[in-house]
Amino acid sequence: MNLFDVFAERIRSALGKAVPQAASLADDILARVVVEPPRDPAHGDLASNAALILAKPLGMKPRDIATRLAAELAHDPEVEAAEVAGPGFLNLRLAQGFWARELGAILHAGERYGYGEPGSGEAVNVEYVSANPTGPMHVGHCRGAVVGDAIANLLAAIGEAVSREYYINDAGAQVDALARSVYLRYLEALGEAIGEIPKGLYPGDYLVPVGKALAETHGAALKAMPEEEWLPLVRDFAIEAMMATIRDDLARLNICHDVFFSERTLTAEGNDKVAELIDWLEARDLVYWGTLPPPKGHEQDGGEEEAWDEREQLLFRATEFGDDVDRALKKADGSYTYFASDIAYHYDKYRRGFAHMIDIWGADHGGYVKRMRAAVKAISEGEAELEVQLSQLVRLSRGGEPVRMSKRAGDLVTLRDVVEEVGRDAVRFMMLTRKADAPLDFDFQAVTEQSKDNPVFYVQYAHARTASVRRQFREELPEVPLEASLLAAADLSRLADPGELQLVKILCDWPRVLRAAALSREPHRIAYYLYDLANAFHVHWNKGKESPQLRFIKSDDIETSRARLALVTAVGMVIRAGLNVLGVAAPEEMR
RNA sequence: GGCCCCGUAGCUCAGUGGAUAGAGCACCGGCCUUCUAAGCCGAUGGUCGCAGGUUCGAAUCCUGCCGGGGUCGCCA
Repeated sequence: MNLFDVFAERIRSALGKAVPQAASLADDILARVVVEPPRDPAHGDLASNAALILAKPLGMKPRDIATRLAAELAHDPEVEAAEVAGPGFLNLRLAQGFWARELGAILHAGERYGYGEPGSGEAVNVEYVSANPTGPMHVGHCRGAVVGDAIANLLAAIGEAVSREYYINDAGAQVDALARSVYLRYLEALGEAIGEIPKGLYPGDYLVPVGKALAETHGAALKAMPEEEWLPLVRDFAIEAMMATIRDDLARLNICHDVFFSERTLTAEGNDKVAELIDWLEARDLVYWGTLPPPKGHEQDGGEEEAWDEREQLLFRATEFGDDVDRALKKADGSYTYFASDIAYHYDKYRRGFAHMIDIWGADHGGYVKRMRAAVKAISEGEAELEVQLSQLVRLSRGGEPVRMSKRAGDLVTLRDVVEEVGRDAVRFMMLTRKADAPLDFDFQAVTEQSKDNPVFYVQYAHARTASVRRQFREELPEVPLEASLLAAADLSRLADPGELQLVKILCDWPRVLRAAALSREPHRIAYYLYDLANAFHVHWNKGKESPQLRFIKSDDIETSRARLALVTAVGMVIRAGLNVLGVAAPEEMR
């Protein structure tokens, strides 16, 4: 429990003594009582809204409640002063030594500080990336990949049992197109002139080596076969090759999934899980044959619009679960829609024990959210929940000039290009500096800049500086041990400078920030927190230029130096913890 | 037209029920021959898109509107 929750609890128990009739209050009202760090430091160390929340249910004036609470809390040995302010805020100023004790506790907790008990949470399945296996990953995939990975890290950090999953779309028409494209490259590798790659196929050069490899494995054997024979062979080979590329791309971003789930396994011969699913739905009267109304826009001023074919098809009753229309499960040719397989896939996840699923999709799939959530509700009979996080576009630029991405193959900026140019850390951090549902600007030049204006650098540099201080201690005061647990025993009350106390307070906020970021699935909060912490550290460091007595090492005062080393160590630890959640390295030095 | 997201300082964005709405950049002013390199300190700057509503209290929640983006049958 973090210190804010601890004090919220103390306020609730003080309430019982201060206002006896509060015993009858409902839990959900008491739950709204929170303790937070006040925005204005003049308001003390902690602020609570308790009196404002409880005024109405208790039929009392907020300031009266606050005054009674203040009188009660004044007895708390850790509270130096309790004041009523504004409309009825309760502001607490904590006793001398409180922050020193908190810092000691942080150092004792060590690398686990702020983290939840592993396994204390529920099982969560996070599905992200799931790029089609038809080519290498491009920048468009990048943000969703990083956001998904960071969300998975966040949930794991607060103790949930996270499974990271990738759904391979290896069943549709597009993998047949891939196979045909690779077949052409295969013929090319055998010395045939193939001319231009026909429309509808994949023209990218990245398939050339796949064609060559195919030629090496099979020689000219495939040439003699009819398409229905070579196609499955080539398809498997191509998918395998593309997935190898994609896994490699992901590894460059430090992303590693636990499960790669193949769409094709859902419709394997003799084990058609989609058919089973449809039977299951049918048994519950959740599918029917019917026609859908044409969408708006089609019925208006005809002319250029394509005609609306009214067709009877197999529909899922999505509207019973909150969707706007019922959704098709089979195409005109009788094959399953993507949606049908996707339901079967989520059904499989549910049966594997995940009542909580999170999918990370590109914003262009936003229109798909309602039907999938509806489907998950249906297949779990209301027991499971699907949460969808959409990630918006990234606008690329270089030195302020937009980077154009034409549709022509070869012009695509691949993920690999980006990582090679700017580095994994910069890519990951920058992708997490905005709320996922807002578009993001990514400037190749700006993110590699080594200056204060680049947040990645700024935060990493702060960490490197903590490491640098520790190296200097080893040289100058070798008798001082560097282990966090031993530093906790230093006389931390010697940390009295406002800059030092400010740092301790920010460190105390870490568990709260981590938890809030995890619960709201907003990794960008971690990036902002780290920026603030790094900023406070750099500011304090700079003060040492003007005021040498504030420097961390005072060779004539070992006890104070130890206390400061303890602080620096804790700052480094928390920055590292935050960067770990973002999947960004915490370097010991910047070169 | 339906649905989803966005609208906060000149620019890029934090802030989702609390006190006087914050940061970076840009601009302006000062400092910096340092031993802690990748500068420092400060000032200016806002009708939180608009209008209602809920609330003791709204940038935050609800309704409507305006503006921008995405998406909209059997594609994946």
